[in-house]
Amino acid sequence: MIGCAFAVFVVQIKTFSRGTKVSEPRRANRLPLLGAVFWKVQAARGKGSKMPDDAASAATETVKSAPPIATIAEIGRHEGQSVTLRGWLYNLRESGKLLFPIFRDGTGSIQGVAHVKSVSPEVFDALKDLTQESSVIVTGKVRADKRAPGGYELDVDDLKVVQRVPETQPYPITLKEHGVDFLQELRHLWVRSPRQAAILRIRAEIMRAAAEYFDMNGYIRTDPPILTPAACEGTSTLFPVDYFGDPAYLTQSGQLYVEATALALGKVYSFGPTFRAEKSKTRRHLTEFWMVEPEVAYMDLDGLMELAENYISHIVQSVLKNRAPELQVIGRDLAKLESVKPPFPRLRYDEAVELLNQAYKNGQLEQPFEYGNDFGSPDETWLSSQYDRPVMVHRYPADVKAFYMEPDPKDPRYALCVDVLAPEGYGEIIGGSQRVSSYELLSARIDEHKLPRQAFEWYLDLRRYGSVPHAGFGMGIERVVSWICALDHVRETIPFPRMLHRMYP
RNA sequence: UCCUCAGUAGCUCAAUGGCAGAGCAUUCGGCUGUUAACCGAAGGGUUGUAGGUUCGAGUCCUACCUGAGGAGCCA
Repeated sequence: MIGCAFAVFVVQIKTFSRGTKVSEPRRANRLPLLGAVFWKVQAARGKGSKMPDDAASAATETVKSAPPIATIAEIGRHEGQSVTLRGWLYNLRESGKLLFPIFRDGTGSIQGVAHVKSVSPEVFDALKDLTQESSVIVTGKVRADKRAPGGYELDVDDLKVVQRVPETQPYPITLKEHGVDFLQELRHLWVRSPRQAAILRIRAEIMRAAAEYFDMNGYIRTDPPILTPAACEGTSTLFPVDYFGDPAYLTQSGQLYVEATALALGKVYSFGPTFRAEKSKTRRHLTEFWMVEPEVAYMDLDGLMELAENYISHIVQSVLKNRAPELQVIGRDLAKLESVKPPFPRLRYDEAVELLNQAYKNGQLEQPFEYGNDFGSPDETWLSSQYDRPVMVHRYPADVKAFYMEPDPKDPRYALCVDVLAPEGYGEIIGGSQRVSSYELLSARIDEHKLPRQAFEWYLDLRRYGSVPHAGFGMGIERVVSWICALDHVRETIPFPRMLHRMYP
């Protein structure tokens, strides 16, 4: 079927093999994207490229003896051998008859070296003519070199240009500094930058370790719905959607649902996107973010705090173990992560307030803290910067906390809740609590908060039928990534951030 | 929603109310080890928008638009 070509990634290829007859490289801007010569790029990863039968015979011959496809991250395994790299041109430096193209392939970058006498004139000219971010398939010999940042260089001997970026519309992100607005408009390209790519790799490791901990410890993943029928804490921070004519909302927390599955399965967690229509413009806020929410039947506040410190420690240690090169790329101070091990310091709310008041007296805080309030951002920042690992603040006044939190039996003015504050001023990364288990109390709380009772009947059922003490927390992935990577803003922690007044790209 | 700051070349930024500038990017030339390479040259502008003050406005005034940082709220 001829028309099926659209289903395959088809690009124009120009080959410049030694001895292959080619014309001068033409300006890509004068060529249609799908030009006269086609070649399907569908080579199997690590198994060598498979050329289609209708490819040029000269190219097919090249492939028969083609060096194995390698990734830059594992280039060291091929020292002294010829390999094929598939990637993009990151930068090109030249010095007379010497060319120094830097290639990246998603796993890392490596400098190529090509002397006018060491490659064919066609390859030399094509290389010299390359523009930033042009996609290329390059072959060459791997050579250890002390001058190279990664330890290896590639002596180029052949080059296939998959797509050449036209100089009339050069790649917009240069190696120089750029402004925040400019980079955010180009987020789809910005993710190619070494620093952004490293952050996304660390994010992936954080998410992997976050799920791994629960999977290894007997938790069952039960993801709650993203479309929800009613608000749990007022509608002002919810995104409404039209659900076949009825109002519905994007979830702002799966907590109530994981409480239900916890009473079914014992230990559960959810992991998914969460939406909050808060009109916040700060370095800690996104309107769409990812949250992990464990919920455990028969767990109390002490058990929850123990879980939180073990959990965070596991994630941090996993990143240190599996993403050390990326942490180096972004210049993270490893010592500050290595100290993140249990136990974490624990402070009662009252103790934290005392510390804050002392700090205000010493002039370390500008505003006095008013007892009974929730902590403000400067308060959290100061508190968390006092420790070398996350600090857990527990037993807040019940009045400032959510309706579903269990009061402390020793003093019901306090709630059995805990906030975990990340160090270095990163603030709250976890909020959790023991949940109200009494039907009578929960029912009264729902009325006190003037919540629509009908919408909470199913939630009350959990207290009607075999209610038990249970506890859980929510951890915001982006804030954890922001802290572990020591970023200035959460917008760099997620591939495509959604923020107040920003939906593009 | 409120407070503060910013908007000048593709990008990052200069310019006492008096001729619109630099670096990077792009193009052309040079350089046999460059590390955001370097050296030389060229092209590139409705100074966010609308109005006002002035002999004269990028600069001063008013309104609006866009963005950034923060507050409140939160993970």
